[in-house]
Amino acid sequence: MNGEGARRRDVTVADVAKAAQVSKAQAARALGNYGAVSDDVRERVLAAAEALSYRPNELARSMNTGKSHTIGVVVGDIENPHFGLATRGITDAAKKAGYNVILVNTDEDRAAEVEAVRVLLDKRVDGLIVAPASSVDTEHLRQVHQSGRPLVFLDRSGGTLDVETVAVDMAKISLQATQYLLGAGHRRIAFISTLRTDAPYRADTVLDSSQIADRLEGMRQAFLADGLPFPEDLVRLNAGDADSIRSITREVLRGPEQATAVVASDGLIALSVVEAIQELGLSIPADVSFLMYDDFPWTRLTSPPLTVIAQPVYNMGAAAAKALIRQMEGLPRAAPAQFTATLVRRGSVGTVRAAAAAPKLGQLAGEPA
Amino acid sequence: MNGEGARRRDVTVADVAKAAQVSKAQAARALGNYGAVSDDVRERVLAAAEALSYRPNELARSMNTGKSHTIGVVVGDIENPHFGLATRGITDAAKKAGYNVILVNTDEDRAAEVEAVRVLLDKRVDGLIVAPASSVDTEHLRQVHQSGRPLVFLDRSGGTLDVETVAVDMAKISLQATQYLLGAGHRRIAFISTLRTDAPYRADTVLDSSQIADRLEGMRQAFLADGLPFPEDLVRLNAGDADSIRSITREVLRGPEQATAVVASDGLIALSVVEAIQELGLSIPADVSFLMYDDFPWTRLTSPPLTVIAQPVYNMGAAAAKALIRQMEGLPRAAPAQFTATLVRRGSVGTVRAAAAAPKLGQLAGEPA
DNA sequence: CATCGATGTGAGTCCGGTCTCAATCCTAAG
DNA sequence: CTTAGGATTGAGACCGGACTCACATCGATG
Repeated sequence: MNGEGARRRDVTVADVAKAAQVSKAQAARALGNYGAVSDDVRERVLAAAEALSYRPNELARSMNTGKSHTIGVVVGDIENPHFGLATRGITDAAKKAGYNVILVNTDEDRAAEVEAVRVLLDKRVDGLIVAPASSVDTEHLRQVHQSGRPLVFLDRSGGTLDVETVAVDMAKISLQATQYLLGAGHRRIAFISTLRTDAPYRADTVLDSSQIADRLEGMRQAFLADGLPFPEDLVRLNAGDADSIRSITREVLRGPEQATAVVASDGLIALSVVEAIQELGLSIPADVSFLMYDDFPWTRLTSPPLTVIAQPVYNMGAAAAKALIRQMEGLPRAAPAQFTATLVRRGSVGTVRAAAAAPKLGQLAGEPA
Repeated sequence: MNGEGARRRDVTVADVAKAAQVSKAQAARALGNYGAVSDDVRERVLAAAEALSYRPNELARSMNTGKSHTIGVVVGDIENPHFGLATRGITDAAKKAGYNVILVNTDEDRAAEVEAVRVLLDKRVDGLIVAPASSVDTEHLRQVHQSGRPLVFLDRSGGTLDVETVAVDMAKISLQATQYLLGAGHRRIAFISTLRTDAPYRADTVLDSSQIADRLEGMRQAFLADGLPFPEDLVRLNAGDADSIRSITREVLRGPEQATAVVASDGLIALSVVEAIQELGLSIPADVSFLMYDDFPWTRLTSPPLTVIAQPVYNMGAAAAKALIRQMEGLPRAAPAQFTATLVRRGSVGTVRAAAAAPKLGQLAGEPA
């Protein structure tokens, strides 16, 4: 066939037009499928395009349509299965509607998020889905919103911003989960999260993350409803890497006032917490009860299988994309689908009585029966 | 301040130029940081840009520079932690070099991959990283390569295509792992993969995936080296969803000729295999030995912890991105860094029960009994 | 047979930048 | 006091499509 000397620049409408012996305008119309084109011309143009293996330059097309058919997704860390699943939901819904996804990780760093948003805006994405690193410091997102670019929040709210948000009712599920633990006799319940704060947690601490704040609020309410004091000292934020998480776990499980149950804020933390518990020679749930957020397949494989709070992550990602696309197409905001998390009771939560029977670390259960 | 009537179109160089009282060309030079510009002009332009909060339109910029500073990544499924990690490596390296990533999932479907590549090319990505669904049917990738667009393969080779590939030496690690199993007395070793094939596996089957083909080749060599027959009947491909994997697992573990060890081709399969083993009431490694590809954090949490083949997935992703960027910048191909997988011996591989009586094979499995 | 609305069609502008080219300034050398 | 040569500068082309507008064409209507 032809020699494929191919290094040269791409084939353009002009080339196709010339080959089909029509004007550039007509070729563009036939190719772009708009305007009026006679069958004869359309045929010739399409044939010529085929022959030259013409491919439209989406960049050029985007330039004057103003639509890039691309949405930007800003998440904390795609390596985290939670975001992996959510992203899958997003990309699936996006693809179905003819959109592509540019993905950016922020490592939950606000500066990185600001930069990410700016770059995506410069690339003229049609809309943004953001899992905000902070629900408090959201000036950059406010600007996006005000500029009129469609924006949807995932997982966490944007504080006072009136932006469509796809997330589960964390306070509610946290309340339920805590009631479950309280019902099993637990009073000393630890909560471990990587959320960064300036100072140790206190009741009046304003948290950056609406998600964590809501969870703590749910816990607090559960204790309050039962007229019990909320063990603030067992709320441990700033858990960083695996080592840090392990040492925090050891801390809350030691001493006369130790925790009888531990709640891990996400799957990554859960891994280190469980490891630390095993290292201490404690057994779940006999010595310590364990509960974690997010239901990953592997939580069924441990012995005992872990009790978790399952969130419809994939569906939430898909919903976020759909909501965004609706906005981009100028449709009215649909009624916000409220996603609900569910408590999946497997084997990692036991009654406190069982723990009292285990004399492992001295006063393991300093609980007056 | 100013009324922010803001719905209107974006601020352009022309606007900035007017505000700074210079020509569009000069404003562009000052903003784009190229050509010669006097200090005076630069200052005024920059000030004006700041005042108008000008942001360059990357689309327009890409149009005539020909570079979009975007790379396309085509993977099977971002939901799979393997790709999640690899993608993180890619995005990190890309970001460091000033590139963004457009992500597309293919579900290992060739048609989807063809479409993905075409869309990405239309969007004028500067380069592509692809984990090819098939190592055989690669015409679409050959075209990309021939058109001169930088291309790098991840995980799997592209068959006969001379494209830079970042992957571990699967045949080698598979050989080692198999030797390890053989050393523990296993002769009936099952291999389960989701790879789709037209017919059941036979020795001369041509597999779509170089990765799986290499693993099987490694196994075969290990058996051959010991003068043992390779149990082809235990090679089970086409494992689809979780149910299918479980039933396949049951099959290979039943009957007089059942397997004494099972190798899971990836983390997703591993989950279902282990579940099936547990459901059968068999224990690992006493009744069945288990080995899986990819080392995920949770593999340490099961009882016993799982013996795995660890791959430097993150680094491979980063390396793929770096190699691609090198190509895009016209630099010569660097010496291909060969990544090596390692066998992490934890507790899921034990000696074959029948052979367990033989003292000399007693300690082969390592510390966990 | 003249008229009108519905196509078809080509020339040319525009999107928002980059980049070429010729003209203009300046400054130091001759 | 000229003048050569580098630094600045502005006009305008250009990237590759989409889209406006004026100008045919054509069958149907009256």
